[in-house]
Amino acid sequence: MGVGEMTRWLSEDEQASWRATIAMVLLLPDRLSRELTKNHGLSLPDFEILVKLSEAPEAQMRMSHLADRTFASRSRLSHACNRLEKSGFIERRACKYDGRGYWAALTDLGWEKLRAAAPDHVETVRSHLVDLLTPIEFAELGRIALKVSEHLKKIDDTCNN
Amino acid sequence: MGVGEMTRWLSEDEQASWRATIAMVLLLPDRLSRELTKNHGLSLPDFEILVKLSEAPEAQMRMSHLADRTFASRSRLSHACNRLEKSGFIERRACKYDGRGYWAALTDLGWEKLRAAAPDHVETVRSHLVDLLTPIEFAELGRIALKVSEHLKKIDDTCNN
DNA sequence: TGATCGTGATTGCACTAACAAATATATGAC
DNA sequence: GTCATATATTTGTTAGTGCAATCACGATCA
Repeated sequence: MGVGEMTRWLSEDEQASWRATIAMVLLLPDRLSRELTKNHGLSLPDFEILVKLSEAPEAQMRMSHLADRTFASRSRLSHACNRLEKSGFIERRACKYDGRGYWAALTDLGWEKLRAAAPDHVETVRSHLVDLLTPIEFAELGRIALKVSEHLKKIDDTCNN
Repeated sequence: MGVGEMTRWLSEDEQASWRATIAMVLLLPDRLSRELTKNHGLSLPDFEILVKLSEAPEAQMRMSHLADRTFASRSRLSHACNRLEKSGFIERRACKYDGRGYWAALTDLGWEKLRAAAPDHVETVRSHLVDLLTPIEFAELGRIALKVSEHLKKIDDTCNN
């Protein structure tokens, strides 16, 4: 073990920041998912899928595109869509121009579900995040999170591991 | 539906901040967990358990205390400790003064595992978070995350749902 | 045209997690 | 002491996730 391999440990201040950050990062999605599940029987990933579809032209998206936008692996999305299709919230349509591809499309029932869940979800996001911070702090968080998330997305599709 | 129930939707700026935040919050723990798994066969929750134990007096902690500190439910911690005990990284000791209680204690093997994994993990945290930000930004993130995480912790142990 | 390779998407399996129910012990009222 | 209730922890079941393997099709080039 030469000097070159010495670990750059975190300073005390950095550690404090790190602990707070990881706490937030672990607790927040848990909280959001739990409230969504309790009130509407949807997990956070499920909900994100419905949202992204609703925002797409004709409320449909190719599987891999949808996976990227919901921060899910292909396999995870596939499983999730199986469940959502079984529940009747989405349907799959074969892609005319590429025989390998599929569209995931929001059904009427999916629209209804989304419309029912969205207001509660926004309220949850407000009460557990937005309303805790000043507008400036929230904007600052967004700016910082953008840097980090852009970096992480890039890694995810560069090497796929 | 009266006026009182109107949803306070997010403004466009708020939405942008929110999207960036949730992206970070979903991608970061995934990344950390994956690198830890790939290099050392530990999940992020497993690693957190070992860390918290290593920092405790005599490297042992009561189960519920440990659950709180690792942001895990009681049941999740129990399962995780079953696995870690089977792997030989921790052991359970009955609590003398409270017949219901147990201590989870780090074994020698657990110490070794932790010492092997920690430097890589710090490096991962640096490269996917700390080094992306200026010191001021990182401190700011810590400050903001502290507000949010304190709030979320409070909720978790107030109503346990 | 057909051999090869790349890409879109799914599947099976093994592992991890949530929720609710169960177990065991402690504590307090009477 | 004993009953009821509260606390510490675990277990069982069911649902979600990652990984590697697979399937099906498209693109390229000889």
